Amino acid sequence: MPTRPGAPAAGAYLEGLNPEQRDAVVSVEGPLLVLAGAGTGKTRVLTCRLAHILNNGMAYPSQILSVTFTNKAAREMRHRVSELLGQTTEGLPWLGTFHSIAAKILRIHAELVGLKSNFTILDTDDQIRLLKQIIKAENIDDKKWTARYMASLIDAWKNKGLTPGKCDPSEKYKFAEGKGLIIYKTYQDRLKVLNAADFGDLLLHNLTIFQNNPDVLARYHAKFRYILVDEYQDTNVCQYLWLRLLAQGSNNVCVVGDDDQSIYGWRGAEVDNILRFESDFPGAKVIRLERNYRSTEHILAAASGLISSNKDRLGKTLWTEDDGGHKVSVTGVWDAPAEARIISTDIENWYSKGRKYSDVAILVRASRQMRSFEERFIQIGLPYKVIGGPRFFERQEIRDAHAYMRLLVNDTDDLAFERVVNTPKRGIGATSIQKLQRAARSMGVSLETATRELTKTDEIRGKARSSLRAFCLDLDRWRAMQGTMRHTNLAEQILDESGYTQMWRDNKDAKSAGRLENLKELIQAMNEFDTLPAYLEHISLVMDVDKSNGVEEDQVSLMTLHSAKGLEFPLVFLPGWEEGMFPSQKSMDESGMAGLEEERRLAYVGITRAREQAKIYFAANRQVYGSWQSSLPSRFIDELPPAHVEAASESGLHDSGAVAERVASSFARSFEENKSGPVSPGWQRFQQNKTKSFGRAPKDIEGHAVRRPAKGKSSNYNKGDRVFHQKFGYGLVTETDGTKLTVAFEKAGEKKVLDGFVERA
DNA sequence: TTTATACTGATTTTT
DNA sequence: TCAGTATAAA
Repeated sequence: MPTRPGAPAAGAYLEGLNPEQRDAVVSVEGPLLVLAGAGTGKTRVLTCRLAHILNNGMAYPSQILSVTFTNKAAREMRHRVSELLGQTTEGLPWLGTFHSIAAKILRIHAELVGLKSNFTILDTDDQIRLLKQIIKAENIDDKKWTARYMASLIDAWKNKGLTPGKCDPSEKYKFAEGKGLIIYKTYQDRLKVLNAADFGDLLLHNLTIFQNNPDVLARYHAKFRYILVDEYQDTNVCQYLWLRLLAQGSNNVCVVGDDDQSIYGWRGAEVDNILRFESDFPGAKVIRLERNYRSTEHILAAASGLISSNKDRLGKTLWTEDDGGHKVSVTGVWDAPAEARIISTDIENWYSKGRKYSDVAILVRASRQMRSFEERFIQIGLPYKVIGGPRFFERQEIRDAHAYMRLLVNDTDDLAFERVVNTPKRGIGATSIQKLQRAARSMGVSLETATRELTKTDEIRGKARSSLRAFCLDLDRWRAMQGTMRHTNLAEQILDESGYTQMWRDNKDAKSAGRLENLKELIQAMNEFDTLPAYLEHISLVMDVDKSNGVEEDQVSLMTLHSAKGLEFPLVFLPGWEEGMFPSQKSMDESGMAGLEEERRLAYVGITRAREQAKIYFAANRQVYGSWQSSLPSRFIDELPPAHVEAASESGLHDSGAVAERVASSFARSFEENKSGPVSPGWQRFQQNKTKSFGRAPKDIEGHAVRRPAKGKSSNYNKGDRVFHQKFGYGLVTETDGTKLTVAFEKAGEKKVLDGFVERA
């Protein structure tokens, strides 16, 4: 039995765990489902469990399979386990993301699915390029059946664990003029020829290998004594099948997750996997972690109340010893700029009380909502950072640079060849490329080889021919230099000699300087690897870059609700809670009730990010794709338990109606604000705060109810009343529903508005 | 082959 | 609104 020198006394990591957590840590034999609600110490349990197994010598590090979804989670787990055990987790070779572990297994058995062990992993960009070619070749209307759409179809098939041979043949009539399956098949064939796999293939090929080769599967059965899975509610069918096959060995499979936080259905996650766990793994033990260590009672109660509207749940009751605290607040505002103004003022308040900007997060449903916040923050100089969004390795210049390196390492990487052969512009156009492709196909060789052959003939003439020749000579030269110099230097040289850096230097676009910076950063990143191939393998699976280099800056975080999962902040702002926006109309149109429930889980995730305070906002008007739309408060607001919610205006506090109605009165202040001059109150306030010492800021500086609006209650308007609206002008009331009016505006057409926003005309 | 202009159509995101 | 792409002209 392996005992680690320097490890803490056996069981020390069990200290400070509550009974359920401890149970989850020590119940290592047999299938176990740990239902871990938000903030119940899920990661702690996972890492302690790992430590427990290792420390008691129940398995060697190499006998434990632990899977996560993101590299971040994997890193975190590795880090925390090594902290628990003291310095000794160089091992744990099978701790990683689904994809990285699947890739590792696939490299060992690649030939069983017709690949070589050095296959390349395609990113989405390559995938789309490849599909474009195939769609064009099949003569399908590429406007109706875009490469992007076909890619999502193929992805969906792969997520379900379906190879082309296993797809329901009747489905093929639905897609791409009956050629959907043909495209999938052709695409897979092309990948095989290219010796490449896309992300979906990594898992799917594993599945094929395990299913067709019982001896291989048996090896892994013998190998993995314990299996741990994080975020089980996010697994798709393919991942589920993969896990089930592997778990047949030891049967010691522990999955941790929270059905209430399943928010990735749109990319193939099946909540059903977690709902069905007990029947899938007979004899499974279920442990609920319900004690929450994060949020106050009000926040927890509000979130629990909301999520209880969902039907398909395993059900948990979160509780906390941290009673009281602030109620969840709901505020109505005029429009997005007002929302940003009010929230930024609130953040300044927070800061002026001696709290930090980094305590604060703003969580939006869609990234386009971030705009008004960014504009506002820049205007008043409030420090913020956007989390998520376009990633470093997905930027054009980085992908181009990678393509050069990929081609260098592997002369059969046709996709890389296509990408860089005319980048920068070398006068090699679509027609030349087409000739090359035809030749390559007929000769059964790579594009580069075909190019070398074809430039010997008169098939391609003039500038294209000389450029292609020069390009091949460049490649030869660079390849010869490999091994004589460090790969980072070589990369720099390639980027220079190819004219790639010059291309951006000549480009006058404002972003060009940043691109050159990024290329420098890329060289930095490469420096952490010893060889070019090692670097390339790493980045194909790890698309994120650990940005935690340097000092922690005090900044407000701005991100989508999706990227907030797993994080927590003392103060959380949740703007944009309007019907259509959140819950998203598109989600409901596409997936109906299931879509709505997922949106509700998203709301649940949002609220439970907050430790001390959660503040919800809804705007009465929102600009959608350029035109103004009136909007109604989200149904989620009405679903919040009133006892734990306060309307953020004095006048509405003691009303007994629905939350949305109680908030109606707070419209007034944003209404007034909307008319205030170019120098906003928030700005003035910011100036004051910068110079003065921070006292309690007068509450009405934000333009608090100078004038009282038409009050909440039931509607004061009747059918046929003529009304005036700030944005839509004059109109006639055609219907009333409580405080919601349907008004036929003379210019803007029929709209639904809350009566607080109109006045009698 | 490259560049300028018209058009379209639009969540959420990891690997 | 606005970005990303398809088409036309140079």
